[in-house]
Amino acid sequence: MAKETTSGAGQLKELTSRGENYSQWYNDLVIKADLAENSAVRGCMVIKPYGYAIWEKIQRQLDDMFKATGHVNAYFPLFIPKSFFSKEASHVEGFAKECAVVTHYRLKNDPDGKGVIVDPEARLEEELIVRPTSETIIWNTYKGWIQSHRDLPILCNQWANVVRWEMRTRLFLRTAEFLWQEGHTAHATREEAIEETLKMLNVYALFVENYMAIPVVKGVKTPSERFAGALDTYCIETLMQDGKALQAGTSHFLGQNFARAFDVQFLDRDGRRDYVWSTSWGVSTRLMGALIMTHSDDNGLVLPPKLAPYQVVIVPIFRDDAGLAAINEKVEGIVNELKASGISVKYDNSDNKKPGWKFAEYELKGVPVRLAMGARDLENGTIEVARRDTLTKETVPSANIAAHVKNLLDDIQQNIYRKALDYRASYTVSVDTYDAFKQKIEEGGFILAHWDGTAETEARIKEETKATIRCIPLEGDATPGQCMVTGMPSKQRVIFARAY
RNA sequence: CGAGAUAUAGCGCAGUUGGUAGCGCGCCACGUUCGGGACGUGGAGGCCGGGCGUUCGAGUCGCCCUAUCUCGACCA
Repeated sequence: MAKETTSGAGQLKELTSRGENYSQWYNDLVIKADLAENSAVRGCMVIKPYGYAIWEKIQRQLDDMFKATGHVNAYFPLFIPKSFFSKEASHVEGFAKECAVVTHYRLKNDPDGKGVIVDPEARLEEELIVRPTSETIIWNTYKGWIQSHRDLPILCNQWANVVRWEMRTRLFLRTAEFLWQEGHTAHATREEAIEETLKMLNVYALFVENYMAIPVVKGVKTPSERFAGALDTYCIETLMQDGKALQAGTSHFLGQNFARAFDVQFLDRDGRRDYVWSTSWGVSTRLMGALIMTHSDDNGLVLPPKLAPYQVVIVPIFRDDAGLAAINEKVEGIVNELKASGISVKYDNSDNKKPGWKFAEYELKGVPVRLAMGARDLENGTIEVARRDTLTKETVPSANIAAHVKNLLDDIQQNIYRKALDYRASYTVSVDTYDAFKQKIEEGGFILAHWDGTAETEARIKEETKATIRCIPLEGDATPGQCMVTGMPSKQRVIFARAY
């Protein structure tokens, strides 16, 4: 990493040479692009307005897609009584090690006169767990909602924060507290629940590919990678620019596990009692990490037009107030024209930064299209158009600029997806021997290989190479073969990678 | 939770054998500039992470905290 920070340009140079230390590069980018910063609380993150604006766009779009598939929003408590956790054995085992626990409900002045202390008199009879996920509190609630098959299905989603006390955190990718949505559905039949699980997996895949411009692999987790309490965990897996995999979303088929644990039964059409079938699915602010690590380049962030807080920034180039006034007047019309076409635009005519500084700044922030207008353009009836994804510039007539920009935004959206897809293709290989695997895993990327289906082999590979099975892909080549490690039969190739 | 490192202005850093605090960026004012992170002049900004000790004297030496970062362990 370049260390000198003697000028603005020096700061930007720090973002180059990603290969050396990708984590550092990522961290710097998140902070410099004004997305988020570390907070005073260990492991927790402050999402800054620019970063939050992107998250809001993600939220809004996903929420629309949930509504379109028949879901409604609700909200459940932050605190979960400890006893709820002991009701589903594998669930508690999965989360016990990372739970924040509330033991008291009152502070008082320190008798020694130094600040406040926890009032020992105010101990809770039963400790409350800050939710790491909400299955238990929700199923405890659903019990009261469900008596008959006529009460089903329940298709609820909640937008919430959860806390998982991670030892080691990283902005957006793993924080002690994070924002997410969690859908929790209840169904009368196994088939319907499985259908729901896959439906939401597809919603996630569509969103991530079409809006975030990140290609995904849809798959199912191996038993050892399953969500605690699930019968099947489906996922979308993405590949980052440093060759590591990132799980971008999950959809769980929970069977009747939580219904049994919380005794949620219903009377079916034939008057028989049965336990309810359930699913849960979620994506989190981790998607922001995926967005950053998929598209960014040495000049900073690259945002897909569909999620950019502003899709276009306009930079005036002027010498004096009169020059700026003339440009302001012209640009006002352009801003209105763009807005009328549904394009979000920021006009930065501040006079305390020079054009070059603004160019660099908005590139760092990933604004998809930049327009620059100076005296020369005013005279010629032109405007300079620069695109973030290719860093190319052209000068075009300023008349009908909205139509031009609209096409450009579509093009950028597609182009960055294609770029990411090409990148993934170039880092996806098939191997047939364990030796070849060990060699390839060092280069990063997805490795398609045969596996005998046993947890032992999976654990051995993880132990020896730090690679995990990201998923068993749902689509693509399903030819049987022989496990690369043991030579035992394999149903199909699975995807290995080192992961976040 | 282990191992290493760091903590000095808003940010990034320097600070020699202990002698009372400095640079760059940013910020404020004025002027010249303005098509890829401009420059000059002047200015504001500090309990040197916290505590205890050694000393005539501590940013600097010692011990104890605390926080952060990197690497492990753990992990949606």
